[in-house]
Parts: sequence; structure tokens; C-alpha cells
Amino acid sequence: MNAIPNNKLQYLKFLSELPLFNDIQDQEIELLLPLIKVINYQKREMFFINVDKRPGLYITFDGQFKLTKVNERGDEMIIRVVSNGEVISPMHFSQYYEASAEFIKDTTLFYLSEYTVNQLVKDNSSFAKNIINMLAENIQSLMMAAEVWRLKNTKERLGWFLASANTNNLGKLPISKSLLASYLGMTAESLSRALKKLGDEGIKIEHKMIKQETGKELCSYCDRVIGVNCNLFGSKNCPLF
Amino acid sequence: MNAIPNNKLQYLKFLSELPLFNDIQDQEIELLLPLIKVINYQKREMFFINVDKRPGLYITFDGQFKLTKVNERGDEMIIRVVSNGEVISPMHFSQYYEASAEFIKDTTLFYLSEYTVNQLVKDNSSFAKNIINMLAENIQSLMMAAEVWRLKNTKERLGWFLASANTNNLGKLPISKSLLASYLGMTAESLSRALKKLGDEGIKIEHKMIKQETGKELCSYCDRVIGVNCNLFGSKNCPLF
DNA sequence: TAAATAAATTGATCTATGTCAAGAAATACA
DNA sequence: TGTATTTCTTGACATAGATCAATTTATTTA
Repeated sequence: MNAIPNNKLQYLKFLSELPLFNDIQDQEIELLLPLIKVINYQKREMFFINVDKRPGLYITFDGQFKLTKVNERGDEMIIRVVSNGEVISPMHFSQYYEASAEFIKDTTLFYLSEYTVNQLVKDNSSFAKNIINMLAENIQSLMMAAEVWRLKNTKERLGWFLASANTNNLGKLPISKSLLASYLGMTAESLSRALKKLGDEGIKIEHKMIKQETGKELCSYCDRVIGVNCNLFGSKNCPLF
Repeated sequence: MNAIPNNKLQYLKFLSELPLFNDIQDQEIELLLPLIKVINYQKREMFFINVDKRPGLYITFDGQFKLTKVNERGDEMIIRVVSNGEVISPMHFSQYYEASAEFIKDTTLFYLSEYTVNQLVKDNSSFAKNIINMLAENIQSLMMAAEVWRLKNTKERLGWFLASANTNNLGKLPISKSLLASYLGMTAESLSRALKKLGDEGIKIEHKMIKQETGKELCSYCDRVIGVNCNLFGSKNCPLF
């Protein structure tokens, strides 16, 4: 848990390619480096986010973790799975909101204090814009998640996720099935059954890779928000148009 | 649908008291007035938010509407109920996200174009900060909503909402029961049954007012996020501490 | 590479909440 | 002020998905 040491160049390159530092000069990022703390976590480790804990902004340099809420009964809800290059900013949560982060892989986080972030927002309108975009994306994905949970049944939820992972993650399932089940708000058993139904439609998962018989079966589970990165998007072969 | 006319003073006062214009001089707001469009909608009217529609920012001067998503089967999900003084900014949604607004009361909205908002963010760091706060609050309430939908049963969901309305809206139910049911992701029948169970615990709704037998029954459905405005919050009588 | 551990599947059963239908209460309207 | 319309409540029943238990398959670890 110490300030950035000598891997300077590597870190600089990583940061400069993040959407969070869009339109921000390398020199400026370099000035920031001494203010960034590097924190390492091991798989299965967890920490609580609450009033007392550092309420700043975390950038995932490497690894993966899940942000969760647990109720009195012990039921767990996954709010978000955060991977390489993604940002989470507890400083923008309510002061009294409690959540926990559990690490799925060994993970390295960069930490920026609330004060640092606020100064940047104040002094640099590009950074302010980037923060706004980051929050807007959060809102978008929370709205999508709400929709998926509320309006889709288990098969549709899984199909939707696979359609999204297929275009945005090159057909590779980014998380395990049981974590996915939990993320989609169903049990592992239900996911298994949903997957069998999708199998009948020509959609399969083999060795963590998503396979389609003709390559278009997942289109019926796609929507315009998750589909923007699909190479069919907007073309005459895209059923969404 | 025309630029702000002569009710200048009234509008100015309204705007200057909004969190969105925190730390912004009245003079500056005044310069903004000509850029604001006033739009009136009638109860039951609706409009779709999508790529083609004005993707700016709306301020609710007066009235109430619900932001909803509908799936192919016609099931409706209420994303948010927006009331007096509240802001919604479709410009921060994904370009392809489709939602609809349906007006619950006759409503007057102020509209700021995306360009105007972006200029303000660029030129005025206080405004940028206010936009960030607004988005952060959105994220917070979406996370809370997800939690309520996913981890609470019908009785707990209703109890949670009543606890919140009780402290934040002075015990007055801000919406009808059937709209509330829909907002809480349950049917009107389920809400009715949940309310009966709460009745056994001393929690009732009479003439749209929330009543508790001893005045503390709802505490067991409260949490620290919705409870911040409660006058017991943090005191020795507050069960959350 | 085998043993140990964890993850995924399958079947049987349970349950919370949805659906449908009828009636009561509240609200709007004339 | 009474009638019409909408909203709310109640009961009977249906169902998606949860839970529980037993294997099977995959992944670690020694």
C-alpha cells in the first residue's frame, strides 16, 4: 500500500489509455502519479465499503472483484463485477451506503483520494467530463440490470448476458457460471436449466467460450444498448433495425 | 414550448434553490434563462426517450411523471418517479437506450439542450460538481432499488418504501397504491396483502397518510441511507446505531 | 497423476408471488 | 348528491424459480 514506485512508464501508459483520462495530457497524469496509492489484494480477500473506509476512487489495474450487498438472511446480490481498467468510486455513493468488495482474482488497485478527485474535477474540465461519463455509464448499466432482473425470465436473462459477452468480450465468458448465476439473480441450478433450453436453440458454452450454431441465434436476445459493438449492428443483417 | 417569458422572477427563485445550481450566482442563472425551454404536458400524456428525441436535461418545475421500460410481453417496469424539483438527464443515457415518460399529473418541464449543459460543465466547475452529485444520487437510488427488488420480499419492500416516505415526505404517500405496487415490482394484489401483514405490526395507511401505532414500527424497515433525514437518526433511540 | 476439493447438473419437491375473477371502497363526474 | 368509473381488496388457483439432495464433471493441489 504505497505510492507508485518505478513501474512509472507502464502505469502511465495504462492510465493514459483509460476513458477516465481522455483528453488529459501525459504530463498531467505524471504529476498525479505520486498521489496514487497502489493496493494489492489476494483472491478471496474482501473489504467493506462504508463511512469509515477510504471513500475515494479505485481504478482496477489488474484483476477482478465483485461489489456485493448482503441482507440479514445472508442472501447476496452482486451489484457489479469490476475487471481490468474499470473504475469504481465509493466517494460517489451515499455516505451511509454499505457494500462489500470480494476479490475473484489477485488484484491490483490504484486509489485516488476524494480530495484528489475533487481537485481534478475543479481544475480540469476534461477530467470533470470523464467523471461524468463514467457515472453516466454506471447509471446506464444499473438501469439495464434492473430491466434484466425485472422484465426477463431466467432464459432471457442468460441469453441477454451471453449476447452481450459475445460481442463485448469476443465470445469468452468473463466469469464462472456460478458467479454468473448470482450476477443474473438466479441460482446455479436455474442457470443450468436455462442453459439447456438455450442449447435447444443452438446456443452453447464450451470451455468458457460461447458457441452458436449459425452465429445468429443470440441476436434474438440482443438489444441496441449491448449491441452497439456488434459488427452486424445497424446492418441489414441486424434484426434490431 | 417556448423560451422562458415573464415569470422570470418565479423561475429564477425556483432554479436558484435547486441542488443543480448550488454555488451558482443568480446572475449566471439569469443568463441561462433564454436558453431554457418550458414544456407543458398533460396528465396521461407520454413521450418516448430515444436516439431521435431531445437528449438533453429536464428539470421538473411542477408535476410528476414516471420513467418506464416495457418489454415485448407488455410488462412494465418503473425506473423512477420524478417529482417537483427533480432532474432527469437522458443526455447521460446510452444513445440507444429507449425508455418512456408518462405523466401522472399535469406537468411543466424546463429543458436544457445537451450543448448548453456541456458548455456549463466546461465553463463552470460548480455546475460540473452539481451534475456529478446529481448523477451520483441517481446511482445511489438505482443501487438501492436493485437491492430492494432483489433481496427483500413484498412485505419488506413495502415497509422499506413506507419508512422512506415517512421521513422524507412527512408521512404522506406521494403516489397511488397501484403505482406504488408497480414501482416496487409487485402486483396491486400483493401490495394489498403485504399491507395487511404490516397492519398486524401496527403500520397502516389511512387517507394516503402513513400511520404507526407507537411511531417506531417502521424503524425495523429503515436503513442508514433512507434514514439520514429521520429525526431519530443517530440518536440513542435509533435502532440503526 | 491421483486424490481432494469445488463447480455444475439433474430430479423431486416447495413456496412466494403472479393471475384471474368477483366484490367493496374510494374518487370523479354530471 | 347520486351515479359512474376507477382503485383496492379478497379468495381460489397456477407457476417460475428456489431449495434440497444426489451425482457427475472439472479444477486444484499434493
